[in-house]
Amino acid sequence: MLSSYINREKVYVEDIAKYEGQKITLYGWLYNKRLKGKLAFLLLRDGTGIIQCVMSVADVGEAIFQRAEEVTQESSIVITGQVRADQRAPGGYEILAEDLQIVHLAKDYPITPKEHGTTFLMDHRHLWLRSRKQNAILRIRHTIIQSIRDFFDQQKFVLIDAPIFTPAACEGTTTLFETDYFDTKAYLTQSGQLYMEAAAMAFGKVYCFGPTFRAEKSKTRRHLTEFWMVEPEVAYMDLNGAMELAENLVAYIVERVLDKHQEQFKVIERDTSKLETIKTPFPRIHYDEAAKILKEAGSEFVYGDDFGGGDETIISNQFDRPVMVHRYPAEVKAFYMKNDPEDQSRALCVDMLAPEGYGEIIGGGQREDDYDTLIEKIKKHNLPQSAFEWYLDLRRYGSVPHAGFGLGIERTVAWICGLHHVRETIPFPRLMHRLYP
RNA sequence: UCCCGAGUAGCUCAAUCGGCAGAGCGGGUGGCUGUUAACCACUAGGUUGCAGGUUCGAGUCCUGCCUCGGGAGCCA
Repeated sequence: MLSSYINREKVYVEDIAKYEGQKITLYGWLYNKRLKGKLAFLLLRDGTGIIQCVMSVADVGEAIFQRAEEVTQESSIVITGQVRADQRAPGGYEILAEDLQIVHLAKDYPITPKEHGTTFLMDHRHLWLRSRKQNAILRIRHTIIQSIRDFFDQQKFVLIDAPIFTPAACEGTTTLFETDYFDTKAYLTQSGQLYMEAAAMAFGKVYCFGPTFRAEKSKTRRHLTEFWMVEPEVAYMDLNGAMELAENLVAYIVERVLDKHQEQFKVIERDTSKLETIKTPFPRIHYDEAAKILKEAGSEFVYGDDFGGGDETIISNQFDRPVMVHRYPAEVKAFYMKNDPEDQSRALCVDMLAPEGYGEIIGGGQREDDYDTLIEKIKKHNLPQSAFEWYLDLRRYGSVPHAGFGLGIERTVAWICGLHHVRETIPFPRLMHRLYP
């Protein structure tokens, strides 16, 4: 019975307005139902939307109506009927049902239309994905990823995939996941950056897009142990170029999402007026200016340190769009950052802080391109030079000024969707205390 | 790793001073032709996270452990 329709072109709920007055068949699941004697209201969900199907016993007869009485939440169903506009229907359209097929009867679906706690929902993440709100968030995530790819592709960047297994750390080793790689140790990547530098020397403008892993024992709303990052890297580009690229990227993402997802923003109750202001240019402030803002706000921030989560919120609250803080003290930044020739104590780096307290969404800067200086920095950071010989080759053979950055997808989604926690921005989050489902 | 907080029905939560373990949702049965997380009536459903201790009596107090949540540091 199923094989007769399983591969056929289907009508989806998101396109329902096009079929007004026509008889159609919808394939999906029962989201919820309300029975009222000889009248049944069935909410059918098909992944693209939810639509109310009205069934009257007088129209379909006792046998079919009995299926409506029996069908349970999240049972898979096929409904045939006429599309009509009706003010009383949520969404403005409904189906006047003529037939209902139950493909599979679900028994005791655990997630009810009432409220649930975080732990319970996270344990049922594989089912929670079916909910209206999670559907909206992950559709917005999809568009964010799509617009990132479009942004770079349109500017003729080449997508170069970075490896997941890496031989050594590019920053601290305490945050690496160690794996057994035959008779040696390998680590899950925490950044594709060093490989992108190699690729930039080969292709000019490149980016990678993939998962990264950090074994930080962090339990905050901004941390995942597995998260996705896009990392562009450009040869013959300096810090200013990186900042321009970063602000153009973020403004483009916001524009695309606002254009496409008004309906999803309504579902997740996101006030989009705070996104309408996100236009270039973004403010650029020196680390010293940021420090001054914190001092005036009475923060316990110590000059010379990196900013804490609360400090980032204080700084970002001064602006109605993301703010870029540049030239941090070189000491708090990674070995590959180039020092500012005008002030050797500063790194040519930039962090972009999202508005509304969402914190750092971008970190990047200009890379050290001088061979001798880089060697010194590797020594100063107590890193094994042997592991970086291939990286040093990039400074031996045609070194040029180059820059790039990394944008964290989940934090960007959390900010754009106005979510409290990054765990809802990825289909199956990996957290310090969660590896299931 | 450190600092807080919470574990009671399938789920969300109550239970006053230490004194009969309860409600809503979900499940079951019946009713209802315009419901909007439908509603109404009835009904089943419990090793109060685990192990000890105090007490006439512990969901409640004490000790240890486990799990989860919030935050810090670190980061995207």
